[in-house]
Amino acid sequence: MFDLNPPPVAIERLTEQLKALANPKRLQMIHLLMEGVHCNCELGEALDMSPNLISHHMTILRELGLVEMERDVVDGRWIYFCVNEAALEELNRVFQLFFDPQRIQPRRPTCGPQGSIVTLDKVAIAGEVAVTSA
Amino acid sequence: MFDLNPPPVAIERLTEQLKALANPKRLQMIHLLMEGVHCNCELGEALDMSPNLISHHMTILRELGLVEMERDVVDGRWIYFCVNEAALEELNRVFQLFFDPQRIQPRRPTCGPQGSIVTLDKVAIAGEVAVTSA
DNA sequence: GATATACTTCAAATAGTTTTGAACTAAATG
DNA sequence: CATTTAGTTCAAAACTATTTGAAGTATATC
Repeated sequence: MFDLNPPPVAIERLTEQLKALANPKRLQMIHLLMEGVHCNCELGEALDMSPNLISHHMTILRELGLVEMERDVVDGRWIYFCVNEAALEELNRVFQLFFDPQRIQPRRPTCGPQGSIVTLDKVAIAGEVAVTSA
Repeated sequence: MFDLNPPPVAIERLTEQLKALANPKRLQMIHLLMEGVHCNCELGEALDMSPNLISHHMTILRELGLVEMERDVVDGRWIYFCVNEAALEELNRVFQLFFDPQRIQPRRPTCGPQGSIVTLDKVAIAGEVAVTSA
């Protein structure tokens, strides 16, 4: 059997997005950035992580497009991270499209007793089963 | 620095949910189940995977509460999988709570030149502290 | 221009996930 | 009751992600 209705979003892309989010440290980082701009050292202090680890996780979130970074204009050693609002909105849209509870359809399997309904004198197709054995 | 506003959802729980979803095979399975009940063998045929692998991924989704299974009443060898609509709704609610773009706040870092604003004669941005040097 | 600061990149070690193949269980059928 | 069918569980192999520690870059300060 193959799938008649294709998924409403690209599965591979959604997988990459979910993978990038599926980490407690990165979720905490996102939470902090949603409360406003943070630099590497602030994140490190808040989450008790070394600066290279912050860098690593920020790279993953930046590759996703969800986080952006910017050098300080006055002192270029400092780098500030913030969430990209448009990317966050896109993430919500894609997630809701795929996981929309309204997509749930009634269906009867095409194999097993449910699929090959024979040798039973009563059968109902619509949504539910009605079986009265001989 | 510590975090004043706690996250609107439990980070550890959300991580577990996202981890369970962050896999292309499982997303395809969820998609198929949203189109209606499937048995192990249908999923295996549709996704070109061996039955033990289907079992494994279904266990992960069932532990999440997102998928439920049920034995055939007529022939107990057959097992049907379907998505739990309430769990899907809960998932959407939690996701939207955490990733809500409206949570994004304006904020100035507490360290770096942005944090200790001195030597600049113009300051003050929406909702933030203005510090003018001596 | 040497040194310090803020952050990044790299390589290796550790930890976790996914796949594979075989053994197992539960239920039906002859 | 032996065999077949549908699916699960287990253990090891293959793969991927995370953390660690050291080295490297870019920028600023002395």
